[in-house]
Amino acid sequence: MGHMTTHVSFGRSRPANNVLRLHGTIARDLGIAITSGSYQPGDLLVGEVASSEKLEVSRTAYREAVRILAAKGLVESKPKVGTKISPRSKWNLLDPDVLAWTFESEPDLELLESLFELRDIVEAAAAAMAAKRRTKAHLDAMRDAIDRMASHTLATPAGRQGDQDFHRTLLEATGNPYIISLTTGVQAAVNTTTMFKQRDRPLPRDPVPDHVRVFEAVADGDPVRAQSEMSTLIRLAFKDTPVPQRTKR
Amino acid sequence: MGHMTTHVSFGRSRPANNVLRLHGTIARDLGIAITSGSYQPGDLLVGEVASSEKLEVSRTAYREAVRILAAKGLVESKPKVGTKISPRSKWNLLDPDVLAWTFESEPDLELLESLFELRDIVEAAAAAMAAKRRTKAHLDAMRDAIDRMASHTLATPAGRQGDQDFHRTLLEATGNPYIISLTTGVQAAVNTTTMFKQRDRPLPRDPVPDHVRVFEAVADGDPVRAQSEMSTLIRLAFKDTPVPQRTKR
DNA sequence: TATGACAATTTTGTCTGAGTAATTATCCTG
DNA sequence: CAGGATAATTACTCAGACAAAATTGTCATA
Repeated sequence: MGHMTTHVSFGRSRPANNVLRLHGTIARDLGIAITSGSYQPGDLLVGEVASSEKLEVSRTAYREAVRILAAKGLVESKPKVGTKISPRSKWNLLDPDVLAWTFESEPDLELLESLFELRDIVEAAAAAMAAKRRTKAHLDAMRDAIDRMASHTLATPAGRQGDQDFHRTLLEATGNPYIISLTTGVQAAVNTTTMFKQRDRPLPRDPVPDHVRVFEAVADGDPVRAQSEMSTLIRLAFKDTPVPQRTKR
Repeated sequence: MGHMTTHVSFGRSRPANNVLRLHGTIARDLGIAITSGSYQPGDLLVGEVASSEKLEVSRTAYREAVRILAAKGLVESKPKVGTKISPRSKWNLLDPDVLAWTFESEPDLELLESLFELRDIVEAAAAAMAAKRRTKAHLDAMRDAIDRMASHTLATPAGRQGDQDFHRTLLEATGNPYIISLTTGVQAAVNTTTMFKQRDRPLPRDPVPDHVRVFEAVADGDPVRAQSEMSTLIRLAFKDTPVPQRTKR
C-alpha cells in the first residue's frame, strides 16, 4: 500500500441528517470511544502516523479531530510523547458534545443520577429567580407552551416543542446567561438521548399538571414555591427517564 | 506579495510559561477578540483565504484554531458562507477557556454578577451535599487546607493553594463529577483573573473564619448550615472581587 | 563508576500546493 | 414568473516535506 492510514468504519456511522464533516465524524467516533471507557487515562490515542491499523483519513482531518477533543479536555498532546487520553477529572463533562457522547454509549445509572442532581439544583434555583424577574411576555410564552404541550402530548414533536419552549422561556426569564448556557446544553443532551424511550416501559405520568404548578408559582412571583415545584418536576422526569440505551450498532 | 496571510502580532502575546502551540495562540487571540465583542454575531472571521490583512500563519494553524473555537460554540463555518461568529446564546459560556477569555478582556460587572450567582447556587448546594457524604479523609484534608490558609495568608502562593485545596476537597466530597467539573472550571477562571487584585482596594476581610464555619457545618453533618455558610462565603468573596481589569497591553 | 554533555530518534507542529465537495447565487428555459 | 441547470465561492480533504521539541541512548570525562 502506498501509505499510512488504513481503514476504519468512519463514514458508515455518519448520521443521516448530516452537518458533520469528516473531522467532526472522527471527533465524534473517538469521543464516544473515549467517554465509553475504551481507553484508559494514559493511553495513546491511535497514533497519527501509521501506528497499528485504523484511520483511513489524512493527517489534516485527524489532527483537526484531535484539536476538537483537546478543546474539550478529553486528550492532551505533546511532541515526542504522543496524544494521550486525559483522566476524566480533566474532561469538560458539561460540554454539550461530551454529554451527548457520554450518553450515547454509557448507560451508567450513577452518572445519570449525578446529572439529574445538578439539574435539580440549578433548574430549581432558576425557577426561583424566574419568579422574581419574569415579565408578562415570559408568562404569555410559557402559558402558550403549556397549552401546546397539553393539546399535542409529549408523544408528538409539537408537544415536545412546547415542553422545550416552556423550559427555555423560564430560563430566559432568569436573565442569567451562565444558567441559560448550562441548562440548555444539558437539556439538549438529555432530550436527544431520552427521545428513544417509551418502549416497554410503564406509562409516564402526565407532565402537564406539574408544569402548570411551576407556572402558577412563577406567575404569582413566589420563588420558594417555584423552586420546590420545579424540583419535584425534575425528580419526576428522572423517574420517567430510562437508562439510556445503545441506539445503534 | 507571493501570498495570502500577512502579519499580525501573534507570538508577542504568547504567554511566557508557554504550553500553547501556534494554533492555541491563535485560538486564544481570536477567542479574546470574539468574547470581548470585537465581532458582531454574523460577522465573518478573518477569512482563511487572503481576505483583508492579518494572519501571518499557514492555513493549517488557522484551521485548527477555528476548530477549537467551533468546538466551544464561538463560531460556525460552512462552505460558501464562511466562518461566522455565532450569537452569544450558542457559546459554551462555562467552558474553562471561554471563561478565561471572557474575563481577560471584559470587565462587564453584570456578567460577573451572573457568574457569582451561579457559583452561589451550585457551591452552596455542593456544601450541603458534602455535609452528608464527606468521609473522615475529606475532613482531615480540609482542616489541613484551612491551617495552611491561616498560617500563610492569601497573599502567598502557599496560602492560596490552601484555599483552592479546601474548595477542591469539599467538591470531591460531593461525589458528583458534574458539579466538580463545573465548579473547578469556574474557579480556575475566577482565580486567575482575580489574582491581580489587591491594588488600590480596601483590605479584604480575613477569609479564614468564614471557611472555618463552612468546615464545621460540614464536619457536623449539617447540610442546611453548610449551605448557608457557603453561600455567605461566596457572597463575601464577590464583594472582595474587583471588576477584572485588562492585565496586559 | 558516576555524571554530564551530546547526538539520535520519535512524535507532534507547521507549511504549502493541489484538488474535492457543498452551498449560494445566477441565469436560462419553460 | 417559476423552477431547474449552471457557475462561483468557500470550506474541506489529501499528500508531501520540513521544523521543533522531548525522550532516550551514547559517549567522554572526572
